[in-house]
Amino acid sequence: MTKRSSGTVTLMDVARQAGVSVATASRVLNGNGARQVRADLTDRVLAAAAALDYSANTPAQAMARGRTNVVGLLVHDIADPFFSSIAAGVMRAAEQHRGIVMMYSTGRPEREPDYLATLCGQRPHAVIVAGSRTTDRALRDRLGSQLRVLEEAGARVALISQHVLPIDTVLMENREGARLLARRLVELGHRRFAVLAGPRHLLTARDRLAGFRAGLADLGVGPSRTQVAYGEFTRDGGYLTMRDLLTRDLRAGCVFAVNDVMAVGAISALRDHGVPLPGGMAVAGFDDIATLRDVTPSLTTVRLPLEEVGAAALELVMRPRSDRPRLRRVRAEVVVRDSTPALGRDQGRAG
Amino acid sequence: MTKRSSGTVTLMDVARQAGVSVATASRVLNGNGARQVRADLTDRVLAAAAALDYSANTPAQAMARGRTNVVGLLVHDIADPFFSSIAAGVMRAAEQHRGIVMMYSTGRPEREPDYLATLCGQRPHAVIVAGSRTTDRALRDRLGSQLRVLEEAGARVALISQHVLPIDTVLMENREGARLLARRLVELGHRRFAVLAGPRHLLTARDRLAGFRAGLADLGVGPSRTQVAYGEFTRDGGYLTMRDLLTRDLRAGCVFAVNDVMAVGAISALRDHGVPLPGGMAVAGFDDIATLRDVTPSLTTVRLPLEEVGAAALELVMRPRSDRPRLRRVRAEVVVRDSTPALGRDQGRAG
DNA sequence: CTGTTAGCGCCTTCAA
DNA sequence: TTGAAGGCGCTAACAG
Repeated sequence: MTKRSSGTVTLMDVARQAGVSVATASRVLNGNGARQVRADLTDRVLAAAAALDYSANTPAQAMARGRTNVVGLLVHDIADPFFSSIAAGVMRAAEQHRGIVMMYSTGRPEREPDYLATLCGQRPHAVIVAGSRTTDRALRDRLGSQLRVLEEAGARVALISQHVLPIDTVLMENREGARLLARRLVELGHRRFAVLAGPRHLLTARDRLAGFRAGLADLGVGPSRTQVAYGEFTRDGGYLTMRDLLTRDLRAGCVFAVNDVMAVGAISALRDHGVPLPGGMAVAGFDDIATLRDVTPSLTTVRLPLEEVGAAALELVMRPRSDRPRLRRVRAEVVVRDSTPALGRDQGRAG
Repeated sequence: MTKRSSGTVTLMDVARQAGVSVATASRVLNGNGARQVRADLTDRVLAAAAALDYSANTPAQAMARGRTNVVGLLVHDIADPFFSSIAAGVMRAAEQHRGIVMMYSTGRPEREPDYLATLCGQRPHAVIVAGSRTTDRALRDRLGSQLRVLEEAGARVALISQHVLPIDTVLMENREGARLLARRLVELGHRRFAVLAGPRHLLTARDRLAGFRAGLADLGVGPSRTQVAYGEFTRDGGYLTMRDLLTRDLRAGCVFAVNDVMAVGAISALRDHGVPLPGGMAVAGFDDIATLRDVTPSLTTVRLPLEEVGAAALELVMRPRSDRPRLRRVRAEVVVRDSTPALGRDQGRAG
């Protein structure tokens, strides 16, 4: 146990202590399966490495090999359970591929290209962008060109959510899920709806709104009976939008919030306004956030398998690149719970 | 704009295009403020770098400098809002220091040393461990020695939660917070308690239990009147433990779950068992998870400023190392809400 | 099967 | 102020 008293243990130290060359030590410790090393030398190297607490310098490996095993992950906000679930999925899958995840919580979409530039310097094996897509074309173009730079530098790239760029994408069925939800709600007897639609520019929110409208139209519920109110994509956004609606001209018997946290905010607003739940107003959300499965009344929503989404994105970037963008759809599934009770015929409230 | 058609742009490419040496280019792009470069050369280098989409190869920089600006972060489970909030705080603070966060979601505490070994290879600037500490001494020792290896390799190290190793630590006031909570509950008129105590081996859970007992003792509520039931530290753990208690011999009028997600599970179990809330049973939690602020009845709990905790840990590792371990306490604050109504004198239920 | 050696891209003395 | 050159730790030819 001839530990160097300080500083870093290098491969050369291990080789010396084992009485072999650095090449042999390298082959034993980090070699690709192809090269064989005699058993006794292998043992000596392993023993030396253990005794010295050797750990390979990954920056050096990265330089020699030209690439790291880092997977960069951009999320909009890691404190948001939607994104932390996706991140968990990415990490779980990355582990099986011996990849490590470097995560950035970007906060604002307009900062994403900057983070990508930083990430580019890491020479990552791959990059996954799970931020929010918006209608801002200029921003989308900047994002696209930054992603192209990354691809040219040899990184694999994947997007999560909308397929708005010619890049591998994990597509969430926002539209289809909302459509199915709308139909279920109509089947339950609801006729007059209010949609807490989130921000106008957010594609995810828009898709869910559009899908919901389509579902209503499917069953002949005209758009004139549906109110739409925009607001933040957050709990407080749901609360405030709902409150505004309540103090103005709410004519609905069923509220669809385009995500669960907004729905929870809306429920609080309804309660604060004295509306009994679930009887006084039906409420539905989207995402099926695990942490929110115990709210009362239990929330009707559209389940998105978020961990699977993250894992799917990682599998995408681990597969060899293909000539044209691949799409991986993940199914959305309606989950009816207590917050949207069935109505007898023609009980649709008129507010 | 003489872009190379493929491969990676290096500093040499930039230097050539700008008509300067690599040294000059380096000084312009990544130089330490000391070195001055003539204005016109500076401009040419900058222009070339922009034209070529140059981004410094950080592994190479790391090798030349001997260290990266990576901050490694170990959390127990990133999908858990407790840890994702901490992670958000770390990242927010890291950004201000131009550090980047490499995160690992470890799952099981016994895997933490392995992750640390991997991290060690990254030659990180610092490492923050926010996993769960347990009573397992062997494991703690392994963790400690792995952290020492990291320190010897030049990394700064900090722990979040208990101060069980001679290392910089952000200390959460688990014990004190639970103690204050117990006193408040007694002041509200509660006398008979059940504690959903989480796993026996988890220090955080133990501290909260111990603090709670101490608080009761402070006000003369003897331990004989307090039931303790152990279980998982999760929502389902709370549900199952509560259910067991209900079907066996619950003698309490107030349940303290040692974290919020368990409390939410307990609330569901109570509801499923037909206990009216908040009247039929008081429930309190710990953490004040933001996502759970809208459960009904709104949950009495102990607020821990989790993002601040993360940020504090990062500040700790960014400060120059000191000769002896530093402690940074974060305050816990009791938040009384609807789930623990005040009782008139002697209304304590006997179950 | 093992050892020798030339880079990987960058930073940083050291000279000029 | 600028340029030339060594070296960071490792991998991957290439010899032996």
